[in-house]
Amino acid sequence: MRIKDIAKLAGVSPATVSRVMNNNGYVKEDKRKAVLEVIEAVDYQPNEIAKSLKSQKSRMIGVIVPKISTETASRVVAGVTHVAKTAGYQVLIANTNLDIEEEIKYLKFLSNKSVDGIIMMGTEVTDRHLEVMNKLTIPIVILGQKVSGYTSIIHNDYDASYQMTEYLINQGHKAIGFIGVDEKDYAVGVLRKKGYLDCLSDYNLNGSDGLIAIGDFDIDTGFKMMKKILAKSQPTAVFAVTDHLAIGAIHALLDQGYRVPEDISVVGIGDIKLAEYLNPPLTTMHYTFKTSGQMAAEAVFDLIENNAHKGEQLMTSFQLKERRSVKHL
Amino acid sequence: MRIKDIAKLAGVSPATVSRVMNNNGYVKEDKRKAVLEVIEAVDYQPNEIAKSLKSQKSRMIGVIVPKISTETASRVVAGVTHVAKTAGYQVLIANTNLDIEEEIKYLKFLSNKSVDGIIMMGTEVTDRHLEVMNKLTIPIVILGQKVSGYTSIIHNDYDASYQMTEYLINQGHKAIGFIGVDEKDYAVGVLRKKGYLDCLSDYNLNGSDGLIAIGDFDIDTGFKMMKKILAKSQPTAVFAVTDHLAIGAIHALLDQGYRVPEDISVVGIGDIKLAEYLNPPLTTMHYTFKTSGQMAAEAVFDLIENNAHKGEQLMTSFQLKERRSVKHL
DNA sequence: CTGTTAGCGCATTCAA
DNA sequence: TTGAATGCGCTAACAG
Repeated sequence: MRIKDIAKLAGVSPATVSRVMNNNGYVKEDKRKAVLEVIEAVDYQPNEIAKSLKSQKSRMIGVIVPKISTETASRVVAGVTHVAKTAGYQVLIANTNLDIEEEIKYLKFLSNKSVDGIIMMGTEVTDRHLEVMNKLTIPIVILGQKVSGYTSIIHNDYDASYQMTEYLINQGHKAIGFIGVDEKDYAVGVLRKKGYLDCLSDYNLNGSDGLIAIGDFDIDTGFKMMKKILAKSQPTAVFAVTDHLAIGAIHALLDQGYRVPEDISVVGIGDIKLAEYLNPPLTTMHYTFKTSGQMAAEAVFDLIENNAHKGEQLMTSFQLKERRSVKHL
Repeated sequence: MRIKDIAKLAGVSPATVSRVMNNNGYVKEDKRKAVLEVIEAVDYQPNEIAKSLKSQKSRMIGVIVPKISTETASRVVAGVTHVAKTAGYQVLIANTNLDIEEEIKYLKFLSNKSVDGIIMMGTEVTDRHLEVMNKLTIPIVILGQKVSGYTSIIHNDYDASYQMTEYLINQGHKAIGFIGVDEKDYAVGVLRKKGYLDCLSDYNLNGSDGLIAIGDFDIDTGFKMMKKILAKSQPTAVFAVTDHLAIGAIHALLDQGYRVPEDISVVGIGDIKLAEYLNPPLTTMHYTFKTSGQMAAEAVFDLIENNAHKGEQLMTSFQLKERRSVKHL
């Protein structure tokens, strides 16, 4: 059913149908009514693709995520779809499974006007990314990493990490272990580590090598890194940079016969949904991933529709969730 | 950069450029080379929207999910995006937040050729849904519910539930509580309950009213329903129809001073990622949500590209994960 | 106020 | 083997 058919049925021209559908231009009341009736009767739905070709806008945005099945990513996407809906946009998901080539491929592919804007949830942003991003003609916002020159939504990783470390110190801990990730992920790998190190140093504490272990993002890494730390040192608390890592660490501890938090305390960052249902309930920093997604979406729409200033850096808040995985010494 | 520009740069006609891009028709080798060089040089990306308008195919599929931030949904979407990628399709996400009107709206909206096929992750499939689905001209596959006449990917909820109940009975349990959900969700609300009831009956056991509680899908419901059951009866085991419900139940039990599984055993269905890291590690039925998503995607593509027979019912497997939340009596 | 025309970028006739 | 012309469905410009 095309606009032409509706026009014929209503006894008007296609242009008139278009005018009533889009509520612009003058249309006499009786014709408008006639058109509306036909539209109603046949449940006419305009062809969005044709509209896109004409208007050079697709009313779609692309979201590039490293791994959709992750709680973080799905919360972000929930936030994005939420504001996209009220703005009348559709969202296209590109799941890259952390493959940089895939990310770049999608960056290019999505750009040929097949979407009006892009939100990229970044882990690592390389020069290759930048090169492609610089050629993009559509707005892009980066979520999770700070990229100068591009609008970014970032989590306050440094402060969150610093404050978490400080919290542990305030609870009387001095030997604080650290489980981190590779520095290729600047936000998580570098910033969270720096927050920890700086805080330690500010309190004249020592982050010796034996207390620090670096690995991947998964629970199993948390498990292994915890054992590695235990082999070299005797922390009273361990700060894992993600909740999953913390869960792995707790299990390693339990496995070695330690009690948490009685013998060793453990904290994470992120506040996954189940954090409070863990045993012990995990003390962690609550991150507002859904809100980040919303902010990112609002930022792209602002860029798309209002030609907003590109390059703004928005920072989301975090909040300490004190639960029961830390012992006050 | 349009096809016309490339043509000009390469000194050929747009038609020739189109021929080399799509590898069809005859093109003399030197011209082909010239075109390829220009394409390479300017990194030409064809306009997908124009292609779609021309071909009447968008190479996109829509996925309607009740709530993307849910582990189940995000695993399904991971499966869908995975096979979509290899098939060269993009996926459009429509997040309905369990709003039936939204589902219907998207069913209509996505259909106007803006996608080539739809995967709907269903909770409740009403007559209104059916009415709209019947008018659809593009293929649709339902995931999670059985809808006759439509290709559906279903989980074997009845058998999973029956076997879980039987497992509990084999462990010596006779008073088995049940935490379920509303029957509007046929698969989870009706089938899983029926599996439980039928099994009980086959073993001449009694699913008295005091042992059964029905509520929503969230953890808190599990908590409340568990307390409700405890107020009326004294089960030795409780079967919750989802892992989240089971987690809530465990917490209610702990809260009342019971030990799990020493005093009361608890099982769930789904096998969320953290199930094995819970305390106690949760015995549950492993469901293959990512595989379901893959199957659904394969099914739509089959419908789209090979005009496959519509109405097939595919059932996914499940597997008991015996962990430590059940005591052998 | 309304209809006719043209063109968005592409692939596909049809001629040459 | 190639190019010119056409049309996918829509909306904007222009004419009336």
